[in-house]
Amino acid sequence: MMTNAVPATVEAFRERLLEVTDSLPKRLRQCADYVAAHADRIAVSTVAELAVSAGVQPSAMMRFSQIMGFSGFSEMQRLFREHYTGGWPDYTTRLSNLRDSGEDGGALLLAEFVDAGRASLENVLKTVDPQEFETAIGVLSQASTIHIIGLRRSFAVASYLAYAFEKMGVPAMLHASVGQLHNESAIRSGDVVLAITFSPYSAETMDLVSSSLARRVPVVAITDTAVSPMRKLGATILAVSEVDFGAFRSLSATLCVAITLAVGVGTHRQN
Amino acid sequence: MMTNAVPATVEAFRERLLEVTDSLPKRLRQCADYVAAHADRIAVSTVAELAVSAGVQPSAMMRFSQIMGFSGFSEMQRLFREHYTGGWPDYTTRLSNLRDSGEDGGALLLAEFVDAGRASLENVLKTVDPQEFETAIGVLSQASTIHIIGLRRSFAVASYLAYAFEKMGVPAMLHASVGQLHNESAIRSGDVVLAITFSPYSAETMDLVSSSLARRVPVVAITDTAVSPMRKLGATILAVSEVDFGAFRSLSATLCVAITLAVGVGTHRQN
DNA sequence: TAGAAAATGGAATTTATAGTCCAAAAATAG
DNA sequence: CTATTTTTGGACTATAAATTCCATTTTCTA
Repeated sequence: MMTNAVPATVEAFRERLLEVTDSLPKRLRQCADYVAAHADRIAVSTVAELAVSAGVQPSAMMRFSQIMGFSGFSEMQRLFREHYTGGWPDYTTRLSNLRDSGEDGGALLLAEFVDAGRASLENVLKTVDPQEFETAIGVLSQASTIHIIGLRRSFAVASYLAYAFEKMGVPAMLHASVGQLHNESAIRSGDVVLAITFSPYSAETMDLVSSSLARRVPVVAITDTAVSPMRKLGATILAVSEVDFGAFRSLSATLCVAITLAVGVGTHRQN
Repeated sequence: MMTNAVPATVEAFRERLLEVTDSLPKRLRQCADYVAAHADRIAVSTVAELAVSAGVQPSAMMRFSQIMGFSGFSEMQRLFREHYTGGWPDYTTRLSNLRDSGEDGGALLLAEFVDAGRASLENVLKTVDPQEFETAIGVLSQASTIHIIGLRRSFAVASYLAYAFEKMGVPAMLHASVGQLHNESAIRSGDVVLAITFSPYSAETMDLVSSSLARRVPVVAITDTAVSPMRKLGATILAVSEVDFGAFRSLSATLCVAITLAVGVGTHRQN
């Protein structure tokens, strides 16, 4: 192996990481990927801990350190410990520090959205009723075809669901409502509708849901906690309250529920 | 003395430090003073190093740890190492409690995805380079038209971006690649391409990006932390490492970056 | 498809670090 | 000023972590 100089700064480390990553075999690549994403953890972890997190053996992490140009893990760790700039103060204090320090738009904005996303995720476990979640999985697993509808801001969620279902071989159809409402006729008895809608509820989605329910086609809805019109119609409700920042929502929570639902249905069907 | 309860948070630690500090003999007082000023060093130092910095013997530092209510130095260090990782130890224990209590599929699955999402979000602030984020906003704000491309799992993000841009009156075009590649010709000088792609990088996206760059059309890319091929091509990179759970990613982090970018560009253009 | 080379997992070994103990030195009280 | 308690330094031990090594598996090459 060609002995390159040991990286003396974190920047040099990252450069070197970029250089070598491509030519690395599987396990060492895992190390590289993990370290790329969590470089800071090196300072406060042992090889063993790091190895577990990266999903490799400790010895692999050792080899990785050497490939990065260090004599071993300890030397690599020293680099990060020296550059360790005190941990985060609490997240909230950090946010207000950012605000006070008149941090320019980008970074502050990102921090705000991250915070909103975090809060939303924490709420999910409270607002989604586990019982109803099970029911939803059950209902969707029975479906011959799952018809997904979500418009405007919910379209992103709908399309991810469609992707996930397809990946798992679950028959699903994404209703895009591109002018044509004729795909409504594609909904047959034995199918299930999965609707994603938030206030203000789009008329098309509401129509599809109510007409489906009228025809005794079950509906599962991912929607607001607040009294969404879905409730009255008799759909199975998964309530998500997205904390929004400014006029926009990060959708983190919604997407989280969506993907879980998809995986839940996917695995349930294989039994 | 009073309660020997182990400080569970850094705040509790500091309180205890204040309580105790006055009644300490000389050497232990030195420990207290040093720690008060450099608490963060505890996470990344050995007893010996700390002792040298504080001008005392290692054994004094050990005694100090015990006086602070810990069983030894390691326990004290653990507090600071965990605090550094941003507070999800509580959450992890909660998760494993769920597992142990034999919680049924759905709820557990949801908790796992929520956890993955949270972890991803926490990483975002570390992996996204603020400087590059500003650059990205700047570049996109200059664009006559923003061309958004994201396929497969990234399509959800792409479509949400398209929605957000439209809402804010930013000229944007979503490239869906539904067979027709002819929309590539819609990319004109003065435009900017916004690509979302993760390993395995779809060929269509890569093609569009490289051909755009060849024509001197700037590209902003939301992609992996790990060496995404985007890097070499010379695009402006926003690195996101999504913690995936099982075969699927929750996209929380990616969506968060995306929406922030959209809002950033939207407000920037209004000046 | 056989043989060679590279990569990997895991146990064994070495090294570093935390933690303990006790004798000497200060400090305090009588 | 002496006896007693507290504090301290530093050697010693136990423990945990880093590092190495090699048999086994996987991947590549002819």
